Formats: sequence, structure tokens, C-alpha cells
Amino acid sequence: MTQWTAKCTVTEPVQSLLEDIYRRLFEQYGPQHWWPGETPFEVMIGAVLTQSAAWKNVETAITNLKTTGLMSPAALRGKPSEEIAPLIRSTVYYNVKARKLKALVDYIGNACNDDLDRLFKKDVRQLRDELLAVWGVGEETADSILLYAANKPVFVIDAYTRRIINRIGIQPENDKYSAWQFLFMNNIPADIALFNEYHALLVRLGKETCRPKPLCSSCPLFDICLSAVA
DNA sequence: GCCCAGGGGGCTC
DNA sequence: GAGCCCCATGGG
Repeated sequence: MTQWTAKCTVTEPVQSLLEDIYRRLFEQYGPQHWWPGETPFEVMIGAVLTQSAAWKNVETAITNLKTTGLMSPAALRGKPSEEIAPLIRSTVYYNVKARKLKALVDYIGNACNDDLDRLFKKDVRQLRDELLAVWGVGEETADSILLYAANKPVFVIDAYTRRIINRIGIQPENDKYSAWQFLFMNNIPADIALFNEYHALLVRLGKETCRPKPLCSSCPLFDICLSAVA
């Protein structure tokens, strides 16, 4: 069950660090204009397809779905996954992802009769739990849908976020997704635009320079990482 | 040519 | 519930 109850930890240093990181990343990279989907439904499809895949390859798959007239819940429900898989081949694990897309559009049909506006009016915790119950939708994918398709103030955690935050010396209570998410949601203002941009900037940094090792001197967070190591 | 990337499901213990 | 493997490909 999704809960975001505050635990009231005293976290002023974490708050200012998270604020500093955001400021530096925004100054370095500027607005990222996420999520690059034309409609909420397209964002949902992209959220599944981008699992372990570069966005460039997701775009190819989305274009294929559009040109074959499959960018709608009803159209995808009408096709067997064997026919969807070749169209999304560029996104890795395409057979599995074709089944995931089918599960997602089945859910959309059952939950709101394909009316996403209606779906997104649901209580955010309820909606999150429903999304998590869909086969192929885990926490990161559910939260990406909530933030970037449904415009809910939910912070998205991914591998880049964990690596970057670990490296600057901030530790969540434990290594579970919920603890990571709580770290952000308890220490930065619950602002949809901020959550959107912050996650996008962390991904940008992660893809661009932040490798498992060593520290990168051109990174806008280099001196914070150095302090953390010291 | 090799190894890593990295969400999510599923299985084992 | 922790630890491992699988999905399958692109990129360094």
C-alpha cells in the first residue's frame, strides 16, 4: 500500500544539499522539457518502453506504433503481442514489453474505459496501487506515469538518482525504493514542475558523465562528490 | 569480441 | 525478503 507519511526527521543539511544539487544541474543543463510525449497515453507507453532502454530507441518504437495506427488503447488491445513486438524491437526485451503494453491497455480499458482524464482523477495513492498491480509496471514506471502523464507530485527514483545521491554522500534510511523516494519527497517542496525537472536533470547528468567510477572532474557536482569522499 | 547497462518478473531458499 | 537469473540489445 502506497504511503507517503512524513517521519519528521531533522534533515536541514539534506534539504540544502538537494537544493544546491538542483540549482547546479539547472544552471549547467537548463530545462529538459520532459516528458517528450505528445499525449498522456503516449507518455504511459513510453514509460514502459524506456525500461532499460535509451530514449532514442523508444522514439523509434513510438513512431512505429503511430505509423501503424496502434497508438491508442483500443488499437493495441486489438493486436496480439506477437504483432506488436516487431514494432518495438528497438527498445530491448521487446517480447516482454509487448506483453507489458497489452497488460497496460487492458488495465486502462477496465479501469476507465480508455478515458485517461477520468483515470487521473483517482486518488493518487489508489491510482499508484492500481498501476503497481499491472503486470510489467513496477515502482519507477508507475511513478513516471503519475508524474509525467497524470501530473501528480510524485518523485521518480531510478538507478542514476541512486548513484548520484550516494556519491554526494546522502544516504536514505535503507536502500528500498520507498526510502529513496521519501528522501526527496520529505526534503524538497512537493511541486510537480520541480519534481519533473529534478528527475530529468538527474537522468541527464547520469547519462552524460556520472559513471560508476571514477569521479568525473567536469561534473557540476564534482566538488560535492569530493567532499563526500573526504 | 567483451562486458556493461538496468526495470521488472519470477524463482529459490 | 534477499539473492539470483532472465528478458535481448546497443554502446563503450
